Amino acid sequence: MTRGRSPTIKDVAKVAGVSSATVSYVLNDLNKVTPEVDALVRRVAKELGYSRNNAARALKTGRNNIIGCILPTLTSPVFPEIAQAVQLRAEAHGYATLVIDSGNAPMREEKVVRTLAKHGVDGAVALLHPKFKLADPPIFPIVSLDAKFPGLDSVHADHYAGGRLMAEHAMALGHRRIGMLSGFQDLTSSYERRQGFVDAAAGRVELVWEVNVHLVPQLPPAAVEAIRRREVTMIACVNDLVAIAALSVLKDSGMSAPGDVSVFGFDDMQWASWPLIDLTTIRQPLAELGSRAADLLISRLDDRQRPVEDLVLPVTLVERGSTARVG
Amino acid sequence: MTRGRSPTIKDVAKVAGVSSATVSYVLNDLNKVTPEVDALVRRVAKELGYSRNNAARALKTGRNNIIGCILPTLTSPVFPEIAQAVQLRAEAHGYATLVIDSGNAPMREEKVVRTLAKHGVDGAVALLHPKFKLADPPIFPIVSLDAKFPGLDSVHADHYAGGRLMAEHAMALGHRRIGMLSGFQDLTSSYERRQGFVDAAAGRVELVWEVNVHLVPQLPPAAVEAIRRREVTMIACVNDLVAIAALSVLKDSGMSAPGDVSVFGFDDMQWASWPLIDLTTIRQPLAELGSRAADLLISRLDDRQRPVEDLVLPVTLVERGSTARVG
DNA sequence: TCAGGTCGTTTAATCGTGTAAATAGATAAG
DNA sequence: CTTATCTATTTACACGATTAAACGACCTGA
Repeated sequence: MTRGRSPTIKDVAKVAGVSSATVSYVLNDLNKVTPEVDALVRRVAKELGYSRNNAARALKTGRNNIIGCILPTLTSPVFPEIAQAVQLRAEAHGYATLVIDSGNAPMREEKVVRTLAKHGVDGAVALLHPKFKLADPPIFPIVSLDAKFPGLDSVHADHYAGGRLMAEHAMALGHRRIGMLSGFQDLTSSYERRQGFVDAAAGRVELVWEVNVHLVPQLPPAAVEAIRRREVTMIACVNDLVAIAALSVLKDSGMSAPGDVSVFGFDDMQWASWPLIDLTTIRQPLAELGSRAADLLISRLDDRQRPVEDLVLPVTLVERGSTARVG
Repeated sequence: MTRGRSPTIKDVAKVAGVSSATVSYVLNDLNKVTPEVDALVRRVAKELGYSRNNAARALKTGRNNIIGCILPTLTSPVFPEIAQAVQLRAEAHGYATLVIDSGNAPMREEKVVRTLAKHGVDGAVALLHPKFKLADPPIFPIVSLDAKFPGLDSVHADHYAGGRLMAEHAMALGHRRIGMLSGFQDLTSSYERRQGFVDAAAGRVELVWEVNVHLVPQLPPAAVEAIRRREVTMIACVNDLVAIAALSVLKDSGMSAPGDVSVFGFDDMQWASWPLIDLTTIRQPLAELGSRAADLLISRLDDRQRPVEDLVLPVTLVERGSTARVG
């Protein structure tokens, strides 16, 4: 057992009786060496338990084989699902993933990017606020999650189509009077979801009330009051978290879904399927979102000149117990 | 604007008219230089937008300023809360955090450790299965989360006391016939929770039935049947996720909590407080768990000889709507 | 005045890889 | 047999930082 530090490329070279360059060539799969030498070097490397020093490699090549994954928060059910997928795919490509939350603040996003840069990530997958100003020149390539972003590769669900799906399903169930808990419209995905809904519903359903809410499971007083007025047969929510908040308010007010009012979510996060919640929703393929973003980022790292790509993934309706045919 | 690569320590040195060593001394806060030179160097560094190349530093010093955070999964409400705290604290110490999930399998845990080693983490915070075999000699320092682990620093809640609290509260509410959804006993925390409960309840409540379950929100048939037999006034669960599964079964079976039976969780994960769930539970300080673990790890990185430390954090009872005085 | 001590700064070696360029050895061509 | 052409391998330097050791300037006390 080699006491002290772990073996270096030179140790391997010495034991194998070749030069360190040869070892490097072998271990990087540039096939520049005889099969015998190749086999020998690999055997010795394995025997010594050699493992490449990433810092040295990074120093020499300028690539760290680490990517970042910037999300607004981890304490929400949707984002970890994405993070997990990013990580898994990155690992398959030999990259580690630095998951980091931006705390939802656009100012912090810029700080987070700098932090990641300091730690030498090669690029990042990020869910960015549209107001985010990307540095010029960009510090590292970024793939935008959840929304298009000018100048960046992006991967996102078809929010607009999702909004339409919602409206169509609502109408199919006979709902004509609908209340809406929409997200603040500066967030692209919130905007598109609403727009899809409104376009599809135009002239055929009445939007009785609408309240903009933050994407957290607590509702502002205005929303609570609106729900309690009992003027609508369905509440369409910008996402599942908000839908759950709506369900909570219903329960507190002695009402229930879908008996008194139907509730419609968006995302299909894991918990939406729990019997206690049992939420009808629009499913976006969270895991695929993450893995495709990772793919896109890595392909970008390999070719900086490739034209910007925008990947739109389809959404589907998931019908559960929180919605019902009207009256 | 310096076209091309980003400025190095030498660029700063040249512009400031000093040697690169001086710049290094300044930027590392070893106070070896005159105040004037110090100020000058800092100014120049800022002007050039200099940022230290972490790879080079890591190569020279053998420290990467990255720690790992190994958790069974991110798609569970408890773990991201811990991860977030670890990350925050690590960042305060100048470390980045590589969050990585081990997928709950002890075999994968060892692979994950190797992966982290490859990416050069200096140490890790990890929630390990007791069967995990740590390499000898250890590749890097690890702080064990959630349970003591022989030879490692550890931080965990006082599961045993939590179990006792549960039992005492149950008895205070008059419950005498209790069913238990306990975790598999090879997991230390599951074992201790159960043991605390059993010890405190000994002779005073009847454990009518008990089923070992995995820590996920789906129950095995045996558990479902047990619940449906309606033989108990309270179901004590190994954690909140399982408690929610129990609530689901109740709902599916036309029963409800606390009307037909009280349900008791453990963890106080974020969602336990949602009105829809409203779970009485034992709270473990998740965020503190994470930040203390990060502290412990970093102190270990600074002093490898320090004796192993075992930090036990107190738990508290959180009474909500899923439990009631027995009819 | 000079030996010795302090202090601030520089010189130079080093960390472990990657890789362009040099080299040696073998083969082929003329 | 000489020369050119490959090919497998090695030599040697660079990447950007840290840091021990060398250095020079200044001060101090005898």
